[in-house]
Amino acid sequence: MAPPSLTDALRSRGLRMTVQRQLVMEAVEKLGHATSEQVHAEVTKTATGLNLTTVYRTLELLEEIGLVRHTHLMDTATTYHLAADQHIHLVCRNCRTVSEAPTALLTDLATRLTDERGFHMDVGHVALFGICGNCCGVDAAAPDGLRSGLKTPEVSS
Amino acid sequence: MAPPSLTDALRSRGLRMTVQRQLVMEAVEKLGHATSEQVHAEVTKTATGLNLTTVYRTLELLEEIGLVRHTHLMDTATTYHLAADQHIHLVCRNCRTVSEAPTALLTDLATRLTDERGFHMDVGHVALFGICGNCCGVDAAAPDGLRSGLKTPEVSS
DNA sequence: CTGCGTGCAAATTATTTGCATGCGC
DNA sequence: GCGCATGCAAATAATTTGCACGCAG
Repeated sequence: MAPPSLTDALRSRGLRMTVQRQLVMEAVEKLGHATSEQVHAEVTKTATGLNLTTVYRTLELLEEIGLVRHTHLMDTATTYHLAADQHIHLVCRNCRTVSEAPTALLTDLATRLTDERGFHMDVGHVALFGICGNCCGVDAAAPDGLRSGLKTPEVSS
Repeated sequence: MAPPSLTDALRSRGLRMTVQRQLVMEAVEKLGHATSEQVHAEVTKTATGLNLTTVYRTLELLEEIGLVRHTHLMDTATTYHLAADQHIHLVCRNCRTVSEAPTALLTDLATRLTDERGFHMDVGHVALFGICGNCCGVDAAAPDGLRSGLKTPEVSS
């Protein structure tokens, strides 16, 4: 383990390589996308004593040096994932499942936004909410806390 | 003032029409998009004594009955806007400005997600992050707290 | 009159910060 | 050895909850 890339990225910025940073990085790689607490829990499974504060600080640092990115998937909690693993997040409001889709889907949209509005969207930081295939047909009624839900805008055209 | 729609929506659900609910609704209409605290501040300008807790509860309720919606525009704060006023939010990471774009831009994307993945995206709940036209050419260097953000691979110094 | 809605304060959750110690380089 | 990184606890920020009273219906 300990891919040189991490040590490298740290060293090139005058930062130190530590066990904690490696563990956090590995947890993010393993989990795909996770909150600070989930990363902490994952690391704590094997190693003891890693402080939650350190996880917060490390994730922030890893984001600064461009190794991870974050989005707001759940209403309450910042979720981190590998920057190298770019994808759109599709969050189901019903079952809370997070699936991924290629950023290629956003190419047209990104182009139009740039052309029409001068806005350069960050395709690596996108979370789309909705209802996944599983929940859509199967069960329209929310099983739990879900109340409002969709408007289902008339797809007339 | 006091559009019957609000009273209506409340009454039809056995809920009561109150001054506070009207004030919160008006603030959301006026502000376009705002956090609970901003709504509270806005209302407090003219009326005194509206409790922040009530704002939270009212916004939640207004969302339940489908009059407002929320997105996570800033990293720390839920932002509410009129459900009737559907639009995409374009959030500039540099100047923090939030601009709006028609949801029509998402039509193709929504269709593809439905066709290819069975995911029914909620076009009324989209926030895209990036750099706005103003900041893009004008000023690449973040003025304040902004650190990582975009690619900007170089920065050798 | 009846109980929903509100205000207030305290509780939770998510995250940040200050300070002293320890470990990477 | 020097100073960044960590751990710990306390501080903030954002939001929620319990309870008693007042006002809408």
